[in-house]
Amino acid sequence: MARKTKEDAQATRESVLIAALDLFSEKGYSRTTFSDIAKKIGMTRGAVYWHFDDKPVLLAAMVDYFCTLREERVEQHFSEIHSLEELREAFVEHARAVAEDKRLKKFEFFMAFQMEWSEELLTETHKILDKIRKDPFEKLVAVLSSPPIAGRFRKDIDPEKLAVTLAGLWVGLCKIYLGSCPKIDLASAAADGFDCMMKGALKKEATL
Amino acid sequence: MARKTKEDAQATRESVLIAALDLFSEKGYSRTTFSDIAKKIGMTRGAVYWHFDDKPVLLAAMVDYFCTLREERVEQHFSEIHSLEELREAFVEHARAVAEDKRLKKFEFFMAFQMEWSEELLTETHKILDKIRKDPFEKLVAVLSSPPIAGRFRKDIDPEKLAVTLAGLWVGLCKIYLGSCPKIDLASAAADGFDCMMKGALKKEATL
DNA sequence: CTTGATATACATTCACGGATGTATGTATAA
DNA sequence: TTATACATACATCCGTGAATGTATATCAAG
Repeated sequence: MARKTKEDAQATRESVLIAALDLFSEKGYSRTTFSDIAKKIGMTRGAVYWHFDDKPVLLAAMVDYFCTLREERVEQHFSEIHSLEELREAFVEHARAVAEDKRLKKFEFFMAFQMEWSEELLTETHKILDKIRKDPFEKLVAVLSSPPIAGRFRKDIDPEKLAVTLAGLWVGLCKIYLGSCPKIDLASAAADGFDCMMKGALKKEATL
Repeated sequence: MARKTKEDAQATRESVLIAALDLFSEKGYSRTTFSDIAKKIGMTRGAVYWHFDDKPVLLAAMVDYFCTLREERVEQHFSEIHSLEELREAFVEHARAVAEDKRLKKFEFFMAFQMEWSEELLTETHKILDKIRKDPFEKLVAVLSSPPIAGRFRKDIDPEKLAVTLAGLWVGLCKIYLGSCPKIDLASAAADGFDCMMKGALKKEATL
């Protein structure tokens, strides 16, 4: 076998990234080898090495790939939020996405349970990770601080603190769901949690 | 050098477990070797192998060791809860423990970020992990269902759902704190989150 | 209370597989 | 013709685990 077209090469590059996610999420990052990945896509290690210099580089590429995939699938819901109802819908929709999209679920599972985030390894992936953690949080703070939403909260509610609580709820529910102990329905758990929390933050006379 | 007394041997066994936690939480489980651990406590691999047959066995022993340490430090607070105020205090106290006890913090960090929980490895550690996840949750459900506490909730509040929300909040805040992005004070974030959530669950006329 | 046998708590050594990375070969697209 | 997209082959290293060595604590017999 020999040289393919540019499109073919791009396709095998993607198939490597997808196979990497599959194997990483099953066996863990450290225990999957280039040989495993190559076998999975019916090629040899040489092919994988041609596309990615080493494992940290492959990891960074893979995280980047699925992060943009997630942005396309999820982040859009958070871009234009002008009411609490829209925020709630975005929150629940995000939950639905993680629960329904198998690729996304695998990716989240990998990030939560199948990776050892030691310092050295992060050099490649650090910028990406910083971005995907800080950006959504700052967006959330901005949304909760916006007049049409902040105006409905009790006076003693600090938007930043509320954002931490909401982010915590999201991260925790996601982790519990992925670990599946106790077994929960992520979307409805997210909805319940959101409602409960917002009722605690709203003015007494207000309703959700 | 040669044979030590039983007390000495027990001490080195413990020093192995502690060194293991240190190295695991720094470099990750997969990248620390028996040789690393031995070096750290000034011994050879032989010593470590004498106490623990292999790495999965060492892992299980280490998890068990620090789980009981955590139970002694934390779980007691959850054993006798009869009011919402006591539940809140236990919740916040748990947060304080993770934030202040360096060993506990390291252990939680390791469990959250420095371990790949693949199936094979879990055979040794599974029973322990099942226990430390299910037990606290069921306790929480029981507490939230007990008349003196459940009686203060609105009628539409399901104790089990509320328990999921609270557990999610805890797990998420803990993870955000350990990942330190955004940087938060765990104890106060836990208090804020708890209050906000409970205000949403309480009857309108009730106060916390 | 001593003494010898044995189990213990390690240190040292060795053999092995397996993962990595690189060098080289090769057929084809460009 | 040349750069590309792989396959193949090779050298190296590193962690593992077992085998062996060894000095001493422990304990039972005398």
